Amino acid sequence: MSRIPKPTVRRLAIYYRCLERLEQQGEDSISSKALAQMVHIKDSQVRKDLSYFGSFGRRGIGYDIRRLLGEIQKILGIHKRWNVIIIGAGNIGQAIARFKQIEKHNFQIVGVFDTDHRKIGKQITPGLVISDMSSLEEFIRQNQAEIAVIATPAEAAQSVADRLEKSGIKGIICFAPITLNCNIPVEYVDITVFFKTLVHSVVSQNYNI
Amino acid sequence: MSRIPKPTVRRLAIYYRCLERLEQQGEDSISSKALAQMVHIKDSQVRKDLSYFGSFGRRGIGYDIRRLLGEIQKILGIHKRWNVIIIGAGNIGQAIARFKQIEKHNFQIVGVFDTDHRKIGKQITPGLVISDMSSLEEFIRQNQAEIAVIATPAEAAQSVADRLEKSGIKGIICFAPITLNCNIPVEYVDITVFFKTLVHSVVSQNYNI
DNA sequence: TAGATTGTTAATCGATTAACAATC
DNA sequence: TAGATTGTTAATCGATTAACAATC
Repeated sequence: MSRIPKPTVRRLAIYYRCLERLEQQGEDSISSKALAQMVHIKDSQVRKDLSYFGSFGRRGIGYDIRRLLGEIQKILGIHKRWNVIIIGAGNIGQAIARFKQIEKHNFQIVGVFDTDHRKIGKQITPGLVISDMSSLEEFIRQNQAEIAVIATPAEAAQSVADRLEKSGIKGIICFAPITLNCNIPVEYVDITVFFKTLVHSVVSQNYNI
Repeated sequence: MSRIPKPTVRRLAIYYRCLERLEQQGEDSISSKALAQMVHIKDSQVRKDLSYFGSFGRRGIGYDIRRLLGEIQKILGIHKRWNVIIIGAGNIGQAIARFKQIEKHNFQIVGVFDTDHRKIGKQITPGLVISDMSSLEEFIRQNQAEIAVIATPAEAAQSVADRLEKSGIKGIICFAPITLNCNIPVEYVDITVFFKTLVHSVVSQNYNI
């Protein structure tokens, strides 16, 4: 449908982060040039990114921070609350469940699931207890969960994804090291890939050129 | 120096992941077409990516999995052990410290640091105890740490990065939501950004088109 | 008015893909 | 030999950047 470059969407989330900080610091407007400097890109990139969605600035003046925060919220779809479930209560699943920043950004963790009976029933945070995977489908419907985090081992990930998709989950964040076959949007986060690409930059010293 | 597209490096790490699984399954060769299908890209992309570094396949046959694993190891720089320290023993810092996959991939967590005196001295895993930030520089030298993970709040991240760079750290994985000013390679991992780009795909349904 | 900064177009740059000769 | 598959070139596609008229 809309032809928005993926890098543009990612940068929008990063502008949002900067604008939040600026607002907190009491600023009320900023130029594309200043914003660009904060994230080490060109000012024309900032303006181009925003121009896909409208004209939010004032020539000669810059952008109103409050206004721009609101616009980016609407563009990204983070003006509303999203209910999130986590599949896999291992190391990563539990860390995400406890991660305060996520809730601060309008993503509410409503459930955590695992197959390990020693984990089921354990409280992760006040009001958040690990549930049995067998109750997954029912839980999704009853709690209107829309986003799921897959934090299972790779072997389990595809069958979990199938169940999620079938139950009406609309998007997946996948921490498992595998490419999923499914028809809803997926964001992949393989922590080990970041380590590997980092050391490639280190050994080839090409990060700056 | 070398002109390797960043996406190529990232994909190399992903091919590596597939090849590991295939090797484990007892396979010993694979074509670019089959590998491409596993990660939902074009086969010419796989061949192009590899061709930046050499000719590792056999026409008519495909790629030897063992051989290709070894070549990618050398390209990425993961054939050697890397010593890693973690700054910030909060939620994310501790999860990374406990994350087995990282050690499996030749990254050894040798130290974890925090400024909170209630945390210092606490054992995270057998042999890994939270240290005081004041011992950072000495520790880096004595343990030949080369890679650092910044898992502090955003406000602390820049000054931590400055100290790391000055102490000879060669690359940084930054979980703090901020763009750092520094002269060594940095990989940014902002978990909330993945959630935000995901919901943009969900609301705009443009993920597939 | 002069200076600053946007929004947008056109030019440039870089990455992906198709195509095919080489070769197993 | 026929079929499969690589390595590489050229064509295409998409994203970034420069430039500048519009306008605050």
